[in-house]
Amino acid sequence: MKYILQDLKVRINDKVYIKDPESSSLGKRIIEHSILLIQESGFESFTFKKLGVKIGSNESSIYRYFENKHKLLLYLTSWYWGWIEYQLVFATNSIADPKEKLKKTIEIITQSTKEDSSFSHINEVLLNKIVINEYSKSYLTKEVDIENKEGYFSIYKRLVIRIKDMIIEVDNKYQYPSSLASTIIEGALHQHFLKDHFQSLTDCNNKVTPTQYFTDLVFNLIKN
Amino acid sequence: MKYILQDLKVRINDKVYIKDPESSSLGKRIIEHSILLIQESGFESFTFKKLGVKIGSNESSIYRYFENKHKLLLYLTSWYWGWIEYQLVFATNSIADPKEKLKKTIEIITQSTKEDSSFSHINEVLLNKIVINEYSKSYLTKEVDIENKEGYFSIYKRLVIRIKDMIIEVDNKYQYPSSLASTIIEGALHQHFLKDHFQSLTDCNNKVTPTQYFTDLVFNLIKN
DNA sequence: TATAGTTTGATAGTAATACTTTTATTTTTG
DNA sequence: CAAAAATAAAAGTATTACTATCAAACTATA
Repeated sequence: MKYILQDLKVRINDKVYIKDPESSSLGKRIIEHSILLIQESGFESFTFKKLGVKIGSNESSIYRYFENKHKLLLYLTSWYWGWIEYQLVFATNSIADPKEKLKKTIEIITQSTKEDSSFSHINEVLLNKIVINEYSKSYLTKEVDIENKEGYFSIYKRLVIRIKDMIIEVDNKYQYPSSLASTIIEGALHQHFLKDHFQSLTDCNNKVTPTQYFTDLVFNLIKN
Repeated sequence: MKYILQDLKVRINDKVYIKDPESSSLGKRIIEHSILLIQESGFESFTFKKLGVKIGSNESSIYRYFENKHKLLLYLTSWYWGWIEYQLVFATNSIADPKEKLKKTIEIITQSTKEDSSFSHINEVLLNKIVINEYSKSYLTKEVDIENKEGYFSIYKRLVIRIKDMIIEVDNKYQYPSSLASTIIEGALHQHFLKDHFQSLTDCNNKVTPTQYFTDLVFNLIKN
């Protein structure tokens, strides 16, 4: 995986950026350090001014890449879901059995990222944490319908639909495949968050993983 | 329900406010119109200045009730969960059968609020929408652990634990009662959101409700 | 290698946000 | 009715979230 993905570029809707950050070294530094800074101090207190100081660059230069920090968050999270999608397709396209395929998919979707792997300037471990803590904020906005129309969430949506299709492959009688697919993705992020901050509200801990919880859940629902 | 709850006061952790908004008419107007304003333009663009204009009062007066808008959101959402808890306890404590009790509970937790009922200055229908759109933002912060220790989320936590206990009552062999309980609450808000903004990611619509989805889910998981 | 084009940096500026402080006025209550 | 408490008005500060301008550096190609 490490090597296969090395030269792949996650394709992101070009409306989320003004200038493609992959196209220059400044752009890459913006991405690299925005991940570090958002993870460190949270999205609310993250500003382009602070990022500029951190990368020894000017605020105004960052504004040439992204309109605002919300768009940058959309970029980062789209990249994350695109990266997850690659992993998923790679790991499952050789699996013929629909059950096994779905099982592997749940594993990839719900596990926490353990190692920083393929892309030099992107720390996937930290990005995974950012997605857990901040992803909801990217769509819980008044602009969600406009931005959805612009295609800002298309990678995420494609991922949910992939899972839905796999659920149907296993059990085409199950009545709520879309809702179940979206529950797995959103719910996994939520269980990871609870594990870190509200231990009394989850059974997940360092022994039990969200993967086990959701695997059990899904295969008990669609075993028929 | 309308009349029974009329004189009940939802008890909220007194650290979220500086002065109890229930204690004065200005306080009540703050609550009433903050709900209208947040629902209207979203939490991000909501400010105490705008609220002051709307209620014909001064920004500085509002600051005497709440430290900042985050605390106000904590107040509103705590109130909402407290109100849901009352409904739940009222509606279920006469039910002896654990399955029926859980079923009723899922109904109350997952349904969308249809009518503005008991409290004169609080519009529960709009508050329900605010919770769907903004609740996550109240805990997805860098301060979550401190605020959790201060007890800002205790009503919500108590609610999740109530549901967990009911799940155990029905099936004490099920391995993930806490995770399932938290999935129901969070997942229901999420399905309502998807229904309004990402129809392709959910099976819920004007015919199928999140209540049906989660009732099916829960009772297929814990039917043993 | 000269030069035009592009990118970045530095500086300054604006409007809004998120408050705090002070003082005056109004309302409540004992 | 007086004292205390609550509210309003106004002004002030620091930060945010940008935009605009211009100069410097770097790069691409003729």
